[in-house]
Amino acid sequence: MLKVLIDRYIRDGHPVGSRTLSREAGLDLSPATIRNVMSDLEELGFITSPHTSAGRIPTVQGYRFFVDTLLNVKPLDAKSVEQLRAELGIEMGTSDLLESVTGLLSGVTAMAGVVTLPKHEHAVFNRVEFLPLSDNRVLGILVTSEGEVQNRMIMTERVCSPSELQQASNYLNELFAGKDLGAVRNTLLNEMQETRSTMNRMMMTAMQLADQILEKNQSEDYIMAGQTNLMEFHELCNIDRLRNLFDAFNKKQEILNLLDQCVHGDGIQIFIGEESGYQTLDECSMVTAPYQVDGQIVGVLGVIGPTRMAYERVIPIVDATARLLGAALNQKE
Amino acid sequence: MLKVLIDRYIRDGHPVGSRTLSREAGLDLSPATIRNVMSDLEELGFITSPHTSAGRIPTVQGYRFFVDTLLNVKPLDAKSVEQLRAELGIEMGTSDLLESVTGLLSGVTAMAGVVTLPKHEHAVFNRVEFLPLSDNRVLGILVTSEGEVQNRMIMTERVCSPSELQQASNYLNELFAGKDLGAVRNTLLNEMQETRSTMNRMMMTAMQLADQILEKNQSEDYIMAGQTNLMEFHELCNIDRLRNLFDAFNKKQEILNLLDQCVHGDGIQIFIGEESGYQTLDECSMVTAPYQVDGQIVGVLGVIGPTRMAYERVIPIVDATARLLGAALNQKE
DNA sequence: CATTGGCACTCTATATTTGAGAGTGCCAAA
DNA sequence: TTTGGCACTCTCAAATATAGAGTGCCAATG
Repeated sequence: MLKVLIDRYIRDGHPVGSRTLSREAGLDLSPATIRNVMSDLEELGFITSPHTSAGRIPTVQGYRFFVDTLLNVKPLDAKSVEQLRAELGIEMGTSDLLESVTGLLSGVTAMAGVVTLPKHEHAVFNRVEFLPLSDNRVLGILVTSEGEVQNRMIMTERVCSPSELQQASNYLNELFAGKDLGAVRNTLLNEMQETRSTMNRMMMTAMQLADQILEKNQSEDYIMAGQTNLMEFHELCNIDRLRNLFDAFNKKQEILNLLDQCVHGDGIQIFIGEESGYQTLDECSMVTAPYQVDGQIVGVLGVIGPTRMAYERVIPIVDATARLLGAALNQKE
Repeated sequence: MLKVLIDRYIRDGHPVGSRTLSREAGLDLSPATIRNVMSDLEELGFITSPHTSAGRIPTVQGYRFFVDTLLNVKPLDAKSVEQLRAELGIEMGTSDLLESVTGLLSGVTAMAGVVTLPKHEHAVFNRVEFLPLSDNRVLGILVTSEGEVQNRMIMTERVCSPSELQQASNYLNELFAGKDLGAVRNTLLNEMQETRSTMNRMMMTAMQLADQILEKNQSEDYIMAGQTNLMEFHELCNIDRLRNLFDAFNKKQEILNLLDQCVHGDGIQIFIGEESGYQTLDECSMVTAPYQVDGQIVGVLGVIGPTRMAYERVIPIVDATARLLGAALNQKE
């Protein structure tokens, strides 16, 4: 009964009344009966009426009960999965892949898609290189054993000869090969305080580079697409609300916090309306799934839309997409 | 007279009538006189009335005449420039700097700020490096003499020894040092067709890397901030219009075309309303200024807002910001 | 006892009316 | 050329009606 009501409301967004429901519902019941049941449901807090003489709409608790127990989510059928896979494309860099994933999510669901950058936990020093560019400009490049590259320009006060630079990088490479970047940083820090060696400048840079990689790994970020889709939903079509929402998307902090919670809880995670705890998302729901590389969860992706979203359809899509992304990233390894 | 009218309209966005104007204007004229003048101005196409009994509002031609001849734009006073400079921050990477600039533009003007990525015209090969990561994974790194770095993972079908890799990079470095990247690419292409050398794989990668850098230089892109500011202007507060606008911002193509036109024309460039030629921007104006590094124009920055924007204030800000950005980028050189 | 039809009541959304206010255009006078 | 006067038009906002949807409750029914 609640299911039929919510289904109906999700379909066209109007409060649904007893008459409609009696026609709609598979059960053959008169409007009067339905009125009784609805009044019960209202007492239980699952539905509410916006005003005395409109139909009822689901409350957050209603949706919650709906997705938790009323919904039977079937995994996406093989054909649809294949279609998704095809749309993802195969041969592309990681960042292009992520762009593609958000685009896909937003396109397929007609809502906003979001995906966090995958985080690499164990950054290990592979080597550092100093390349002379012009007289007193040196380019420092640091590579992790995972193939991540970070570079930075260094201005030297005196001209360094290529052999000098070579020497510096050899020294550092020998010293740190295979070590954890955090450790590298600490060692450099110590050494710099003890010896005021001629390599100070180089070492300083190496440390900065290490810092940058470490920071880049820690600092989470996400990619989003299809925000404008949200303008279509008339329950969100309030300039102020939209403005707050889009501001939140730009600031990223709140969304990141939420996504972070989704990494820790496992499997599909759903925030409905005010459950998120952020007022800007009061009228929105978020369906997320973590994605894995090497069996390790490295990020989350999901969909943001109005609370009135087609959960039954969205959940399998998000789930499948997370798997596909994981698979695609694994192939890259 | 037109100036006073436009000034007034810019200030509070309501159509302005003869009575208001007679009070406002420095000239001491009765409403009736003003009515005559206004009717002249209307015939000239500078103003129009939304309906018979509202005041007049400027047309695009009106704004155009206004900014072209009525406006006397004073360069920003030293104190304000200093303030801008301070807010820009000094020590940061190029991309952070650009973020900062858009943020600044949008913050100061309360509209949307935009800046194109600077393009480096002459990418010159500095060196390429192949680093073994694990058995059959090799990281290829290509550096231009401007210090731009591009990297890519290569899967080799057989394990390459470090010395082999060293040899490959030495060969390429010797061959191409100081050459133009386009030339590098062509040479590689030829050589690969002629000799099926053992280095095929490496050379292929080197070429791909060169391609990537070339492509990255060609493909223009921009950074934007403060889009949500535009929601405040009630002349744009129409969901459909906003949606189109934001979609255009995301697609980037149209905006890029416009910005591109601004690079070619020199100095401050202004598109008012439909002048842009894109319907989505019909109600918007864009004020842009190119910025230079080494006396060469490498990009554009600007502000997008409603046609009713405070040109007199915005123009000097955009101008000054372009100079500041240029200066900041020069310092990095 | 669950279900049903009936009925009065409430509330919203929509259309219609109305009046005030702002602004115009035009004309005749200064 | 400038001005005051005056009739006219049009919008905006408030006030008023009206239809429709939906409810709650009650008494009747199987």
